[in-house]
Amino acid sequence: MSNSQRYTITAALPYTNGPVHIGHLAGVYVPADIYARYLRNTGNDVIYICGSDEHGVPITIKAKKEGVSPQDIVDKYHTIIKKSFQDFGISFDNYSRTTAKIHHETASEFFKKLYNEGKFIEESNEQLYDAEANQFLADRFVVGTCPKCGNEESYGDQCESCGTSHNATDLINPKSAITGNVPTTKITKHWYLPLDKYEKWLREWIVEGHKNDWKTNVLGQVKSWLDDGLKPRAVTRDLDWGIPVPVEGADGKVLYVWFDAPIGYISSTKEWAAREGKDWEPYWKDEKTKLIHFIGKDNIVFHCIIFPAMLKAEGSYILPENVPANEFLNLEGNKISTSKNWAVWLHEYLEDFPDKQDVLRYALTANAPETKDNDFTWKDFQARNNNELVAIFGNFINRVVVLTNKYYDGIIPEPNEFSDVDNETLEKLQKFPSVISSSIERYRFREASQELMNLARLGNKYLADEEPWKVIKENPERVKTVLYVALQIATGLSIVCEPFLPFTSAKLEGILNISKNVAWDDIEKTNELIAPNHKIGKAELLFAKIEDEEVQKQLDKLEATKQANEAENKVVEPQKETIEFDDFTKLDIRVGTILEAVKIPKTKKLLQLKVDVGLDIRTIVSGIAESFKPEDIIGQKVTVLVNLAPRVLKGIESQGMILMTDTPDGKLAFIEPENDSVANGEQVS
RNA sequence: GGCGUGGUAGCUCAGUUGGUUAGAGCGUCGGAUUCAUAACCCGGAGGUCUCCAGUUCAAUUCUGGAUCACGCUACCA
Repeated sequence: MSNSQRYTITAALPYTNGPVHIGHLAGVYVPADIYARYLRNTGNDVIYICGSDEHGVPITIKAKKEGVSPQDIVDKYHTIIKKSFQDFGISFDNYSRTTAKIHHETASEFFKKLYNEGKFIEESNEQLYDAEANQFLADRFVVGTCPKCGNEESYGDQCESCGTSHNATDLINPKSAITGNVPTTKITKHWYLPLDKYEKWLREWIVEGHKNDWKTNVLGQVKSWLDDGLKPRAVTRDLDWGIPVPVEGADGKVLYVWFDAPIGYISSTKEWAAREGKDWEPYWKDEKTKLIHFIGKDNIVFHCIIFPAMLKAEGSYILPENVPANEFLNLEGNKISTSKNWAVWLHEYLEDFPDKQDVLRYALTANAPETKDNDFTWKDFQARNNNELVAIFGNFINRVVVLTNKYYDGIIPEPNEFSDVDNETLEKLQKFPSVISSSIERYRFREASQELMNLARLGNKYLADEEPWKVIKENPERVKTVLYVALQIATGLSIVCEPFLPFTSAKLEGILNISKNVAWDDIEKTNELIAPNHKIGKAELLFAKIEDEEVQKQLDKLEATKQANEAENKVVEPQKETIEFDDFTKLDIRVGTILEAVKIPKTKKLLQLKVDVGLDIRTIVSGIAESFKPEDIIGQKVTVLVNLAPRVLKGIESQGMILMTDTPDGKLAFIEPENDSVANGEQVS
């Protein structure tokens, strides 16, 4: 690689509806940080850009729920997120936010340019509007009578009874699903990015052009989208939280959050450039600049299809060189979930494990979800620290420093003639930077982190083989050479570990009493990384062991979360309004037995059942396929509401409803008579 | 249902453009050693490479099917 290549590195903008957790770190921020630090160390012109993503519906919902303004929500999390990134050593050149003025301006300009150049499709249509909720009622927000079959509970976009799809305005007697009010109609206009026009180009650029250098999971996902066929995508929304659509007649409309968010990379770059007195444009418009997006797999479609199409439509921007998306990290066997509080939150980790940023960085890198979902366990975290960082890396450094201080008062000795082993060891040391570089440049960070550890292993083996503590008794001159060589390895480690373990690198430089005077690439060029007669500092442990109790504390914390979640799930729904006995007697509920059960094709949840309800044997469609296998429920006693109006589901008429309840693990359970001899057709009263 | 990605040692993962004994780290067992945070170093055990079928002289590697996990999408709540 030629020197001083320009790189623009972006990390997915964290969404400000919660703090950052280890899943975000392992998937995006740590690998991107390693990459950025590595490129800086090898003399490139790098900007590492990020910021908070603060628009979108979920923020407004959360704000409503907590009775505060959306701005309060995003301020709160932006502050937490920004600080925790900083404390964790994520080396962003700029961390901005999408509520920033510069971002609103940048996104507006971007939209206007595409608008003026006619890159959007403009579509106006009459939509239902709920004045009380102050909201347009699309799709599922409205129910009414189906114009085709007369079903009174058709949704706005489709009637479930007859299966036809229609517009919400076609419904007879529409009602708002939010307030129950009768909606008015209002004309609303939206702008669409015609993705279908970019389909061919995207296929050529990614599926063919990058089939050898992009990750298979990314290529596969992109291909899957393209094969499905792209459709025009609305880039505006009727909402009051976001960036106002900057054209005439767009009052009350904002840019779709996924339109504005990726532009945040650009506005964050502008913010950085203004502060640093630089020109932002080469970082986004110079063909020679390499643009790399680090993201999680959930963002592939936005970074590989929508954002590139936007950039292409705009015309003056470069396209990403690569989009190394990672898979997901699980926590102790379960999916990480912000809403369920099943996570290790970065800001809490930093409090619980002060000065142990590098331990988490290392544990997440060594077990990163690069090719498939992985599991983070505290036991693995502890093992990575105790067996690798402490026992191999820290221990090697400690041995070298202790010996140097003990024999030479901390002054690096002049070596004598090198033995074959010395030369081989020094040659191996020289090869490490390029091996690690190669892994990093292929986005294989876990492999790179293991190579780093192998360098420390090389040092330990060298000491074990040369036994300076023994040789000192017969041949003190030889020991000078041995420690000289060992110190070269220690110095090499301090340089090569920087992208992965920046805090450790700084600490080690302090111990060795050096400051970055050797560059990454110098290791393979020079024979001497640290010179004789230089005085090093006293021994100081780089890493501390993590005891079982500390890990147990974290496990207890998770267990508490689990129990809190279960308790929350037990929250009983409030009692419904009082009904009269007559109301109850209208319900005809009977005991029945399932005689047949078949999965309905092309559905995930539906089973077609034949149930003997005493009166007759009837067909019932029930959405229980995720909880039961058809063959397991034949003969099952059930309770059936038999006089429910028949309803056609997937073309099959369902003549009744099986009564079900939920189990704590989210499955369904039948309601059945405790006494097995109860006959089919017996009434429930 | 369609599509994508993955299923390799107890655990976490490499790898094989098809070819004699399939690798690493951790864990485990044994040895050596004391400069070092009982750490390091050496060695051993441990795998029908998810299953079935096909192509082939030869498959863990290619093809087809099944199955499980995760995701996208459709449908469904």
